Amino acid sequence: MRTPSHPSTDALRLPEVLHALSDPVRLEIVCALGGGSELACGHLEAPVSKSTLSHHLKVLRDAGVTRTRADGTQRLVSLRLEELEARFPGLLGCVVDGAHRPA
Amino acid sequence: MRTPSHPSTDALRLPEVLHALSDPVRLEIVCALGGGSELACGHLEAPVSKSTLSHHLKVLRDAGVTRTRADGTQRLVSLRLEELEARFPGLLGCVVDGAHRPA
DNA sequence: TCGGAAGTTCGATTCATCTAGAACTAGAAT
DNA sequence: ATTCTAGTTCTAGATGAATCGAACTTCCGA
Repeated sequence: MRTPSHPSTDALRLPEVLHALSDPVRLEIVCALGGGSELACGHLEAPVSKSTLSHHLKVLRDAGVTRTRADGTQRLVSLRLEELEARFPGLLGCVVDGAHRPA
Repeated sequence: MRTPSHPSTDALRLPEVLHALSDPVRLEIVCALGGGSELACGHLEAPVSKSTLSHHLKVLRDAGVTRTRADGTQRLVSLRLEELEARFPGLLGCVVDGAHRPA
């Protein structure tokens, strides 16, 4: 198990990023990572099975929203803050803010 | 044919809004409406059939992104700028900017 | 009143997505 | 080595989404 591949900043596509953020489970994950913290998959609270969580993390990674690196048996996940900010300025901040906002 | 119903500002949900924006055809529509202009369905250029376009406009409307009002045989579509700004500040601007940005 | 124009809705198809369980892989620890 | 832990991948089912053509509804104009 090695660190999986990630798309380059130039390869980030807005529809794909928005789609990745449009699922409630994934949005929750992104919020949990919001502060820039690096978390292991297992420390993410999500109401889904292990395999489904892995799937969602792959969607986020493939869209370029998160980065995953191997650390022993764990995978540490974090947001690609700088790249996203460079490519789509302000977007992630708005989304995280909007998710925290009450209905 | 009357003006269809629209969700209230409070009812707007972020995942639904992001999903509405995550389709290339719909993103193009939103960009075309970006300046605040009010356009008839038929004046929107989209590489899809009339019924598919109607479907996409319904998704945008149901998510609260656009407003549609009847005017004779036409439907005039526009963005719900103020409401979206109140509910998810900055979001629409970031998305439209990001869509216009080159890869 | 009879068409035509502008959209919507319906039905069907095809394709993607979410979901979970089972089997698998890799590293750590005993 | 064996076993445990942490995730991934495979397979499969159920659900949702995008697409189109055809039929329908409204309104406007000849």
